Amino acid sequence: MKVSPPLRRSFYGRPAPVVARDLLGRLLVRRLASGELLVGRIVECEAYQEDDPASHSFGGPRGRNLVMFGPPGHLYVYFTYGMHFCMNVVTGRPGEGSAVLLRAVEPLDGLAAMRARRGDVPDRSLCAGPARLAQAFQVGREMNGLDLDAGAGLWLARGTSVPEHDLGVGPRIGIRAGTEVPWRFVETRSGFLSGRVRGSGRAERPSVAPARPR
DNA sequence: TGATAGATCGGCT
DNA sequence: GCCGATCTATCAG
Repeated sequence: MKVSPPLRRSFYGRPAPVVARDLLGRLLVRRLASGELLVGRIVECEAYQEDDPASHSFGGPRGRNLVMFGPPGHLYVYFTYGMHFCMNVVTGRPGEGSAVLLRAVEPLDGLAAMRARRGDVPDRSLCAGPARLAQAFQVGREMNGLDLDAGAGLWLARGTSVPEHDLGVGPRIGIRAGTEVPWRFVETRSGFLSGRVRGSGRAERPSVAPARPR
């Protein structure tokens, strides 16, 4: 599969919600040590900022969140629930403490290698959820702080844009505080989203972007 | 289909 | 100690 070059650093140097919306449709690319290429199209992500009680950066730089306060375009990987890794892309200006959590991609290439890690699950469950995605793409603690523009085995590429009428926005998942801001972005028609499956067998979807005030 | 518990460990009070 | 930007298996209805 032909893959376009990494997005430039200026892409990441914008507010997290702006980057998050723009990330939909982009390609997440991983080159394994074996040379094998894993590719997924981003269909779901969430923005986090420092003045945000749900964010790891809330309260300022310390401990594990240091990468979030570094330059944009780097990877922030955290470990949670004793067994899972999740990956974020650092956004904004250095010192700002904002990032975008990658929550789901539509697997496009390297599915066999993903299954080797994830088990024999259907395509729709391969990369649907932040921890599933990290497992499928073989991203762990050792990739925390990685420069996405350094050809270091993981980067983002142009992909195909998601038009406004396919854009869904809603509250972020798995948090207590901070559910009032609509900073979860999804491609509504995608069959590869995370979240519980509802009665009709479709993935749960947030509403479309809030209409402007009348 | 929905609810619940278990896994398992780092960060924080 | 407790809880977490989670996932999976299992149980009840």
